[in-house]
Parts: sequence; structure tokens; C-alpha cells
Amino acid sequence: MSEFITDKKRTHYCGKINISDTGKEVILMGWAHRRRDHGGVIFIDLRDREGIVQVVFNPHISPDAHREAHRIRNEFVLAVVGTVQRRPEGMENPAMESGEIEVMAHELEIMNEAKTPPFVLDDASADISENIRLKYRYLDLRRPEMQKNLLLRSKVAAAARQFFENNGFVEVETPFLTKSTPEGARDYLVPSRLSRGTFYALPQSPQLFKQLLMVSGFDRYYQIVRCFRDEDLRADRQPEFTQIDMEMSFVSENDIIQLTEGLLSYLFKTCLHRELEIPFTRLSHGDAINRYGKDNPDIRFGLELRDLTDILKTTDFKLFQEVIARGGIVKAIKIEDNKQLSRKDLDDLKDYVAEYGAKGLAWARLRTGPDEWTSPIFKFLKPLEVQHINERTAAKEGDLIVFVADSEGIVHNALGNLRLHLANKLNLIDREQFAFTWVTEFPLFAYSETEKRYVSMHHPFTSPVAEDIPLIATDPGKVRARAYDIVLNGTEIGGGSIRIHQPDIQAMIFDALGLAEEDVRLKFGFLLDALEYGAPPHGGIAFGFDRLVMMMAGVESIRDVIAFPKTQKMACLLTEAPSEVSIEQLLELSLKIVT
RNA sequence: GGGGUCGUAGUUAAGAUGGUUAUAACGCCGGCCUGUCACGCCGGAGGACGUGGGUUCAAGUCCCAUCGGCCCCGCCA
Repeated sequence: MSEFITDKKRTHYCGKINISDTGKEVILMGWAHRRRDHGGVIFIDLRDREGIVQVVFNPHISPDAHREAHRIRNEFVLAVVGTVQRRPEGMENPAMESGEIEVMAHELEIMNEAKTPPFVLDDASADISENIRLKYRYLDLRRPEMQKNLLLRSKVAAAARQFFENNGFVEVETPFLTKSTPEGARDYLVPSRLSRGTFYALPQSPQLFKQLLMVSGFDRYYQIVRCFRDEDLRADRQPEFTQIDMEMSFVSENDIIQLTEGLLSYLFKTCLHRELEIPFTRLSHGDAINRYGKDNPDIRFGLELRDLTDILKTTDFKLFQEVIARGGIVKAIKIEDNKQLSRKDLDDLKDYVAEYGAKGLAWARLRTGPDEWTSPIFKFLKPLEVQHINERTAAKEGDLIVFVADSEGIVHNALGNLRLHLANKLNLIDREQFAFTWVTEFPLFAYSETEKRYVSMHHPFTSPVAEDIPLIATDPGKVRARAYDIVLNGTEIGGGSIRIHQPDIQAMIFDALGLAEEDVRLKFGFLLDALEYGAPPHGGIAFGFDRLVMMMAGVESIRDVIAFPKTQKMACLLTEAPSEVSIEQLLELSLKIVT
């Protein structure tokens, strides 16, 4: 070859070539995805981030290129000059986006060779254990599926910025090295070198800063920002994650809710070409718990919880009787399962609810006779009770009713999760659907058994509903918050509130939380001070950006939309972080390892 | 802090009751092949059975510990 192709410019992405390019000479650069050597003609599937195209090396067309093509192995980096041609009659590949055409190569340059990768970079063989994928993340990310996920992530972020800019929002960056505050999640700490024995904390969210920006008069703020929480991981939780954060002045709940609906429909329209139905449904927190057992209900299917406590108030059945006497409740889910669930399945359901603290699970199947059950508890119930339960659950012949009797918290937790479990098992979920719902009217406080005090349900800066303010001192559990969460398919993807802008109310809240005044001064003094200088009424919301993208991409794990995620033990398998540091580094920070 | 599950070739997996040379598929290497597209055909190489200890004449298999991946409970304002 007389000159290096690299001196020329790439003309097309592999995945972007189509029938309209027929006859054009193109210059492609990418990776050898797969090679099919027929002795004579050699086919190379060439891959770049936009897709795959078949390159043909024919000894009669270009003997030099064909000779060189023999050396090509998977993942070699290639530059190819060739002509786009329609494939011969009958040789089209409808499974391939570029399957109508191919590129007849004139020139080939092997720009780099590659070791045989530890796994095939093919979505068809993607069931590679995650530790291998994470160790070779740079290869895993070459897979078309991962490329698609991260490209979508980038698009969603860009569209969000566009939306906010179009609506008069200002992006302001807030510090990562900031102050540790009590309440909330465990902080990541960063030792200060200059001020021995003191620490910065990485932000759990920019909450306080965005409120200060409202005090500063920026009026509309947004940021796509990393947040850090040192808590245990789940499939949808990472120690560092990204929020789409926003805050507005001179607004109330409905302004935020409307703007959010506008944002989400814009994101879904521009990035997924899907129209969302707005406004989204709204559920009060109480209704969400009562009907679905959770404050993040999946409303794509039924199986709602029914309260039977009133029906069973005077029951003779000891087990229910005792639970109700202790202040507990009895709730049920009706399942139109057409006898799909066996006795063994029902035993498994009992084990399932045990994980959530339920001591048992009763069941009943409706038989043909009037109000007749096949059920271990049938003989303990009065005919009228059976009849009322059938009515309350609207159960018909063959339907199954499952009961949990326990304290309110356990019943809701157990049945709320059982509901999801059953819907999956019985295939009741429409996977194509995006079902949004708002959850509103949260309680401001929740009583913490472990801490023996009230804690903020949302955070301590959430405004109470005005008419409930007198209750803060007398009956904190009854105070409603001006808070709202947005839930998509049973996953909380965002939450926010109208904030407190009066210092006296903020002080009342800290008081109700049992925080000592000097401690509050020490931790939040700057916020209380700021509120004294003309803080406007304000409120906002923050979205879990990774979770949102995860739902939009239709993947099960948050790690599949994060380029370099951590494992459940918070390790990075690629860089092997965290790792030990030198004694000199520790000394400089005045740190000593104790254990 | 706790429960569950997994760890065998580069990868994904199979290996009853402990038994002599640890299987397969894909991948890899070599050969043949001009229309394949998960190309095909022929041949071949490749193993600390996660790690450490124990029981036993004998351990991938049984026991104990430990490391790691995943899922979950607690936790995550």
C-alpha cells in the first residue's frame, strides 16, 4: 500500500451506511467484530459505535488487501477503503441494519492488533459473569448493547440540559468538598491536610447549596451532578450516582409537578420517540400504602391490597383475633390465577413473606358452592365473615385469596412485595409500558424505633402544610409535608418538596427532630442565617438520573448504564480501588489506621 | 450486621452415592474452502476445579475457614 489510510479522513460510521450510499467510496475505521474466511473471499464484520457493516475482501478486486486480510483476528483495529455496493440477489441479511449492502474493500490497513479478548464481544453471548465484565470493562463497553445504553444516557442528559435552558434555568456547580451534616445517609469523608483532624464530606445531594442559590436570587437552578452516599448497594443503587437536580423560587407544588411532567415528556419524546400521557396520576401517600403496601407503587397491574380488619373485628379465629387486639391489621390480595399456583407454590409464598417479617401467610381458594373455601382457615371463620371477605375482595370461583395478619408495617411490607412477586410469577406486567405516578401528601416525620425519636421522612428542610404547623409540637406524626415523589413502574425516580423559607419554622422542625440547638447551629447555622436575609419561597425536585436511564434503556441493573460502576462490596474491579496508601500519605493527613 | 445463591479450560456450563486419564459447547491455533453472516468441514492445543486447612487409602465431590460475583433484609433524610 502506497500510503497510510490513516492520513485520510474517515467518511462514514459503519452503522450509518445504507442503500442510499450505493456506489460511494467510503473510508471506515473500526474493530473486526467477526471474520468469515472462505479461502477465497473473506468477510469481515466491521464494528464501530454506530453499528456493523460487512466488508468483503475479494482476491480478484484487490489482491493486496485480500492478502493482508488473512491476518485479521477479532478486535483488530482496521481502516478500510472500499466501495458501497448492493449485495448480490438473495444475499441480503435482514437481521442486520446494513444488511442490504456491503463494502467491497480496495485497501486495508491494520492499525493495531489485539489479543484474543477474554470473552466474545457479542450481545448474543452476553451472559458473561459480571466480575469478568467489570474487570475488562473497556471491552465490555465495546458491546453494542452497552454502547447503546451509554449513548442513550448522553442523549438524555443533553435533552435535559436543553429543556432547562429553554425554560430559563441556570446551571450552577456546587462543591464536592463540603460539610458533613447529620441526618440522612452515611457520609464519605475526605480528610483535610491543612486543618489537622477535620474532614470534608462528599455531598449526598446539593440540597443546601441549591436553597442558598434561591436565596441568592437565581430563581431557577439546575445541575446534573454526582452525589455520594456510603450505604449498602442494590441492583438500583451505587455509592456514587447522578442526579438531575433543580430548584425554583416563587412556586408551589403544582408548578414543580407540571414542569417535571414537561421535562419527562420531553426526554421520552426526544430520546425514545414515545409520547407520555400527562398529567400523571397522583396518589396520596396514604392511598399508596393502603392499596399497594408501598410508597413506590407499581401501577401497571392490579392485585391491590384489601383491608379486612373491620370484617374480622369480632372473629373467633385466634390468630387474627390476637393480631387485631394488639393493634395489628389483616389484609388480603385476591389472585385470579386459574389454579396456576400449587400447594408448593403457596408454601414458597409463605417463605417469601417471611423475609419481610411476616410470621405466616393464610390462603383460601373459592370453591363452587356459595361462599365455600378450600382453605386451612375455613373452619375457623364464621359464614358471614367468609361472605364479607369474598365481597370485599370481589373473589369469584377458582380465585385465590392470600392473607397476612400482623402489625401495619409488616403487613404492608410483606403484601406490597408479595404483590410484585406474584405479578412477575404470573406474568401480569406489561413490559412495554411506562406507568408514572406522583405520590403526594407524605407525612413530614416518621417515628424511628431505632433512634427513639422522630426523623424526617424526606429531609429536615421540607415545608409542612401550613394548617398542620400547630401539630408540629403536639402531634408530629400527623403533620403533612409539602413533598412529592415521582414513581415509574414501581421505582422511585425522583422526589422533592417545597422548602421551608422562614427561619422560625425551620427551627421548630429541628426542635421536633430532637436536635440540640447548639448542634443545629454548628451543622446548619449557615442555612438558618441565610433564611434571615430575605429567602424567597422555593421548592424543587431531584431525579435519580441513572435510574431514569436504566428504565428508559429497559435494563435491570443500574450498572448497565454506568460506564465504570462499583461492585456490591464497593470495589472497582478494573482499577482495584479502594486500595492501601503509603504511610507518607497518611502522615501528611495526620491519619493512623487503627484496626 | 444478616439471609440466599454462585465460583470447574479463555468463556458458558456438565460432573449421583468420594474411586484411578475431569467432559461438552463456544472461543483459540493449524489445514481446506469464492457468498458467508453464530459460515462449513478436518485436525489440535488448552485445567492451581477461587484460596487455605481438615477427614480419608483416595476429595472437583464431604467438613471448617476464608476471598470474590450476584440477589435480598436491615440501611439508603
